[in-house]
Amino acid sequence: MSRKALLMEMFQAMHEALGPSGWWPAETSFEVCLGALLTQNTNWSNVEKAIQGLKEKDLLHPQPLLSLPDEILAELIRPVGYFRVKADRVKSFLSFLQVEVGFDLDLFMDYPMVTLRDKLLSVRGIGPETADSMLLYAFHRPSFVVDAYTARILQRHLLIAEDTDYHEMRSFFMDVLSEDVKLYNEYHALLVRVGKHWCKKKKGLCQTCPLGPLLERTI
DNA sequence: CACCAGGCAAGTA
DNA sequence: TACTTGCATGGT
Repeated sequence: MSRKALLMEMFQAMHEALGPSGWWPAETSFEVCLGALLTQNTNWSNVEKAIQGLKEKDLLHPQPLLSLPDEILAELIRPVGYFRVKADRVKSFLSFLQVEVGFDLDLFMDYPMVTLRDKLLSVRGIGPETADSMLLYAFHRPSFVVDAYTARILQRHLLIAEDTDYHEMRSFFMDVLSEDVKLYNEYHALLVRVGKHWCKKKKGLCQTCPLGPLLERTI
């Protein structure tokens, strides 16, 4: 079976088992970007607390956030963990927004995908996964997102080597799948959801994993 | 109690 | 270049 056929069957199996994901859970593209920064190596439920707190204070906008002193911003996002580091990263991103588009995120819609990706990656605190999350879920570009669950699932099923880096994994999907924003959106979301329930770090437990029967490999 | 969560950058040799 | 380490709250 071709890699494309395999990846499409994996998608279908996950989608049939779990249904649509409805990602990214946010009201604005800015909220998506902020969430992408705050959820780095952090449980999403912690991020929800912080976002909700900001929302109640009507601070979920770039300009007001940039005006906040660093310590205040850090306290506001305390629930996400790494709050001092992340406050700094949020500020870096906000400064980038000011300089690049004058806080008007709609202007990014005119940027070529690769151009925008490179600019995002140049911001302190935005690595490949965060950049691709913003591209896909905030700016609706066909940029496949790879995360720890993606790597774990591919590795457990022996589809890639253990030392495969981010770019290689991204290409593993993008080289064969069509540039389809809706497909990439749902595919990544499903991988995360499957990973959370069936592909834990220490134990495999894949007895009932939707991918188990398809890949005939359960570790 | 230990372990993990939708990473990234800086430091070291 | 190739490993380490720091960052930190909240849930299981």
